[in-house]
Parts: sequence; C-alpha cells; structure tokens
Amino acid sequence: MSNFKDKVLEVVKNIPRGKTLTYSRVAKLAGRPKAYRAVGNILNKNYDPKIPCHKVVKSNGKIGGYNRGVNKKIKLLLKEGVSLKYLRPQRKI
DNA sequence: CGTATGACGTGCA
DNA sequence: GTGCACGCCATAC
Repeated sequence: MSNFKDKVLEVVKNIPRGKTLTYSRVAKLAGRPKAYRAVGNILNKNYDPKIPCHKVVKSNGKIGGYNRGVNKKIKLLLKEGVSLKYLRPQRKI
C-alpha cells in the first residue's frame, strides 16, 4: 500500500497554485475515499519542501494542521492567494 | 506480526 | 454553534 502514500504526495504536489483541496478530496483522488485519516498521517510524517501540503485543508471549513505550525500554513496560504474561507479559526472575518 | 497513533469526517445530544 | 463518540485507513514502532 506504499502506492497510496506516493499517490497522495503526487496529488498534493499536483495542486495548482492558489487552489486548495480537502483531506477527503485528496484521499479520493489518491484512490481511497475513506483514507482521509491516513492522508493526514502521511503528510504529517512525510513532509517534503516540494509538496505544498499547506494547500490541504479540512472539509469542515477549518485550516486543519501543519507539521511546521499552523501559523506558517496560514501565511503560505495567504501568499498563495487562497480564499480566506479556510483561514478562519474563529471570528467573523 | 500486532498494537497504537493521527494534519479527518460524520452523526447525535 | 459546540462537544463527545464512533468509524475508517495507512504508517510507524
């Protein structure tokens, strides 16, 4: 099943600039719609500078997490020009 | 090989 | 809208 990991990384790597995907979406594209949990695990342990894992957010509208700090994730997303929709931990923006 | 873990998701109170 | 519990899957140890 190592293919799943590679596929997930591939999918995340293939995310266009300024776009975002949810964990469930990535899992589906990777071929395991119900492995969204594994997706988070893989990204968490296999972070690569060439893989924009910061473009992967939760499906409930939250940011999710980041192995390097959510703050960095938010900053990167803002730099990419991603919709602030995912960038509201609270507050009514 | 078996157990524990986790950057999730959905349902229900 | 918030909080708790269950489910589900691959990876790491």
